[in-house]
Amino acid sequence: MTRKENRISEKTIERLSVYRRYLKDLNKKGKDRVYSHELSQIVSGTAAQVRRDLMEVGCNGCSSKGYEISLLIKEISKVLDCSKKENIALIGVGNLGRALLGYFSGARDNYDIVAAFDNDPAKYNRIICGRRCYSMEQLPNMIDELKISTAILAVPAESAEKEAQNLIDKGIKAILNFAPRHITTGSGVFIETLDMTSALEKAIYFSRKNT
Amino acid sequence: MTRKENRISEKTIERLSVYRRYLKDLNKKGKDRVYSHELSQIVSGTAAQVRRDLMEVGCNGCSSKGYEISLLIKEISKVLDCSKKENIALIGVGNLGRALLGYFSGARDNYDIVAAFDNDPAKYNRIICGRRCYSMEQLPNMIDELKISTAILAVPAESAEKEAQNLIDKGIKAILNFAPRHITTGSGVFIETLDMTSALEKAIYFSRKNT
DNA sequence: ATCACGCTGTGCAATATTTCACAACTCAAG
DNA sequence: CTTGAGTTGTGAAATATTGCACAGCGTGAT
Repeated sequence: MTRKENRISEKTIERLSVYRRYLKDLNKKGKDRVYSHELSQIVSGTAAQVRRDLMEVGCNGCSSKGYEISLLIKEISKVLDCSKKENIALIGVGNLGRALLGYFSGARDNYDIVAAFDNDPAKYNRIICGRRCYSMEQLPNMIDELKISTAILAVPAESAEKEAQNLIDKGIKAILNFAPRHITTGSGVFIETLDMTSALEKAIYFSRKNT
Repeated sequence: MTRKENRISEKTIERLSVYRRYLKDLNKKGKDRVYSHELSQIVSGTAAQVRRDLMEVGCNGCSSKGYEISLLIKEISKVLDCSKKENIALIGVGNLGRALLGYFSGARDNYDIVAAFDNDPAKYNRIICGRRCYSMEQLPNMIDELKISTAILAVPAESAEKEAQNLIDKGIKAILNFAPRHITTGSGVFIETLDMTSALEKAIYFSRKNT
């Protein structure tokens, strides 16, 4: 009964994603092994922290030779990725939404924004960065059809809560929210808010405080 | 000697920014007092945490009537804002850079993106969302002239480190980095990376794990 | 005036996260 | 084979962050 009640922390998940991206780079450059202290630099952490993170995915380092990169990528992916490619929906095709379509256009192995949605009829059926824009009414159908469980929310602050609630009602399980409004939900839906405004204000604050 | 060695934590600073934005909204709606438990909802925290945060800015609540909104805004601003308007530089005028110019275009009281920079000569002197785009060579001059100490970095991953180092060399004190690469620096420069890729991968992960 | 209610301020406990530090291991060289 | 340098895995300490719980206070009702 080795029930893995190994709830990996949010911070660790974030770092795993960062490690993997870096490991893929290293792989391309022909490197095949890596030490924990090398990885620690790219997340501004300690080597011990990296080793701890990597233990969560199955602890496959080797003393004195470090970690095998391709194996690490495989193990991290086993944790982060679904077995099949994940379909993502983008809600809100304004400036930011379009930029996000471009940003996430690269060759992603295990997820892809497959459809965009907006309230503006002028945008319906337009194709932006290779993805078609649909009306919000079509959202439920598309969710079912494409088995979408994750959405990116890039709508104005005023409509963020409403749209988020709509997504939740339609069965979305996680939301990456770019609207400057923190979404509250009672349900078990995971909501990550990337608050660019507070991030910038924080940077401004520390630009004065640091040294 | 009441030296305020009161280093406010990063998390608290972020929340203060969120509180303030919400308080300004409330103010516009004509509300003039607020309770800690109301504020706690917008950051998914507890009322106690809010009160603690507010204590950091000068503890001006009042039993049973809550906090006076306009006073709170003033006190939070005293902490977050510089005395004069902060000038921000945007580095990288691609899709994302342009979207950010739009995003930060609203009426911001205490900071503003005043100039954009790019390596692409086709963009020089073009005006985007009201800001002129300059060549990277002009960066040092503009930093001096406009007293810029904070920059937003929206360049491709490949050039992120190089440009970041350039910014640091030129005297920038804080960087809000959107490139999917964690910037390491020995200096006291504050770097906040908004890693949209790892945020999305985290969301995808928890879309499967939650409930 | 008195009382009950609801909120703030905060010591303290609980939790989460990071770092330290060291035994165990691998490899290469002598 | 033995030694030494360098790395991993991890218990335990250290630190950071959050939540609990309650004393104290202002307010409005009686």
